[in-house]
Amino acid sequence: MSQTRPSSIREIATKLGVSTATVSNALRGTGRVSSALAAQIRVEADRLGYVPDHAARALRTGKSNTIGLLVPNIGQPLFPAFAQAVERAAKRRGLAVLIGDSQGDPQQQDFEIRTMIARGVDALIVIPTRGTTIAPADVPVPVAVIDSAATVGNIAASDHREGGRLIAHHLLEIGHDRLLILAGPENSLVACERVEGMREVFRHAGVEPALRYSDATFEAGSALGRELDLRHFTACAAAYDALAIGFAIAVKDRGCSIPEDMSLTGFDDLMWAQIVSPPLTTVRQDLETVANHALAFVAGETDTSRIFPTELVLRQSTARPSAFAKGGRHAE
Amino acid sequence: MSQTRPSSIREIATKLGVSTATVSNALRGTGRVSSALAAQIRVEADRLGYVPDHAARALRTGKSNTIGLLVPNIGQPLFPAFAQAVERAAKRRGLAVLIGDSQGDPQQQDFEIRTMIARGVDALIVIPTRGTTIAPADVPVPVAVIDSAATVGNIAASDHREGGRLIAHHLLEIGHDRLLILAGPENSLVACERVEGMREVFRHAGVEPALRYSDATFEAGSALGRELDLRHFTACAAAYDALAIGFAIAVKDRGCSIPEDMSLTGFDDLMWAQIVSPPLTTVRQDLETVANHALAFVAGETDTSRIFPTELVLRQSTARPSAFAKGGRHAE
DNA sequence: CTGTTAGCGCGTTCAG
DNA sequence: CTGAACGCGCTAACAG
Repeated sequence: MSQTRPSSIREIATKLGVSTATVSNALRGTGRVSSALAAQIRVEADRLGYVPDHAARALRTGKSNTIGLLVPNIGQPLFPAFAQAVERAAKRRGLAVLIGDSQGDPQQQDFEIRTMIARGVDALIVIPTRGTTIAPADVPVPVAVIDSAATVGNIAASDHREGGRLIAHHLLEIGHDRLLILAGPENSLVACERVEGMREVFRHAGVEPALRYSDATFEAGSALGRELDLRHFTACAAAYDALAIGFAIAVKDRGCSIPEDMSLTGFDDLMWAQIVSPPLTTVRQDLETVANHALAFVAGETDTSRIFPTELVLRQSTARPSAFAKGGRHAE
Repeated sequence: MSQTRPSSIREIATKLGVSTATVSNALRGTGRVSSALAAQIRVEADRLGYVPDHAARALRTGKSNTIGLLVPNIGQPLFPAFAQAVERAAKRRGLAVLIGDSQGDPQQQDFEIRTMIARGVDALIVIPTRGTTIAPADVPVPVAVIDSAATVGNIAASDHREGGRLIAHHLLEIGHDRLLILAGPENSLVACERVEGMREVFRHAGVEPALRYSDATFEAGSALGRELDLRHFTACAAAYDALAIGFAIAVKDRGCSIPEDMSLTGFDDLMWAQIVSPPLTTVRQDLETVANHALAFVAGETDTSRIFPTELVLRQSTARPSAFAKGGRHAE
């Protein structure tokens, strides 16, 4: 389909009657090459459309300028956003990103890690799946784990616990005291942090919320919204937007309207959160900053683990409990 | 961070007192190696945790077993789904996927293509951005363009036009005759195909729908939903789910309820389509099949361009027009 | 200072 | 089954 095959450093060298070493040095600004000659070389390289062979360079230097990013499930809307943030941060450093999807399966995760290592990635950024732990010692390249402050080996994460506190404070502040927490998967440290943050604050206020565990999916939220007895609660705090959104749709079908009959909060500020009706009060992570720190770590620019602040996003899914709702007799 | 550095083919060779060529042959099943020796070699390789150096292999063979996937904007929910489909298809063939995001910018797209070539991808799959054209001749590797039947050089695509027809037939069938089409970007061939499919059918039925162009975003749909005079229409067909969803939220705020006052359709069957209220009647693409054909093409398994069928997904956003709505006097 | 020589890295491949 | 060249860019050691 094309003619543009070769064009190597040797071609430039012979064409200009110099050595390949000089060409290599000129093109990369290393060693000593007179600027006049260097300029000539660059011009010739351009003219020939020379592009260094990546494999050859990688072979010699042992660096592929590629990092692997492992996400638990690219189908869940938070992770494409993460991937984008990582790609932007990587591009700034001249790195390419190989994306792998563990599809929620720890074995698949191991497989992906091995594959990526075999492909010569210089570093890995891993968002672990289902509470697994990656021992960076098992892996011959730097690994940045992005999960939660509670995750062993975590390098960068949002402050999920603080996010939970923000939600809880907000709900208390507007007068809620009978609470349901959709806690997400029991084995997820991220979910656990979020929930613990909420509970801390509630407990401190003498409120003991009810807890329900489930998957972090829309469907699980929807199922809970259909099954639970809503009369006991004035507000529901979900550990994930998807959960909250599924819940919202389901309870709406039962005649429970948000926020009049019940306030509802999510977590993550997915694009959906502003789209659903009513728009969801939630917590936003600063993915860009988290991604950037993870990259700085694997690039060796820092060796500290960092937790980044989150932000409460107030929308229309939360309101003061109505006297009616407080009476515990809303539509059922 | 680790000890597991080397372990090369040579190490195995000396350890077993054979040549590297033999090891290479044994490990890949090529050439003639006695099966006894081959077994021994495999055992030793295992024991040493040998993994072939990807760069060295790529250098020698000229194949990196990596393909590049270029999407217009990974932030738009259809493209992660696409990326997933491509990754699955690639994995079946033992290929890794390098993802690039042109961010809606043709220049960025060119840059990404060059970068990927320089990285030695064996092939490219490109979903073009904003009506651009990629001349495969410019690129020294096979390129599969995924866009629409109307795109020059298109290799795999859904039958967007037929999808448009399905929508239009459905709307006619349930009795709509005053139609608004949210046509998406004027320069998108995909959008154009979808809209033309609809218009064909409407025209044939003597119906001339109104057309509005805009971005393919939620926000654009929302803006249109706020501005347009709804009284003229009994149904609205959007060329993208995002557009439809934005529109739905906006018109709901104006007291227009779907589908009672106005039917609404989308296109793509994003995950959102079933989440919004009411769930959206839309058209589903078979991404898996499209991705698979694109991979088969770049793998040289086929040299034909193919267009794949789409499927109408009926949900609750469409209904027969009410007499009231037909009278053109619904809430405004 | 400027430039060259030569060998390396590692799996593959082909004539022996 | 072996020996040795090969692909291509990098980089010490060396020479002008």
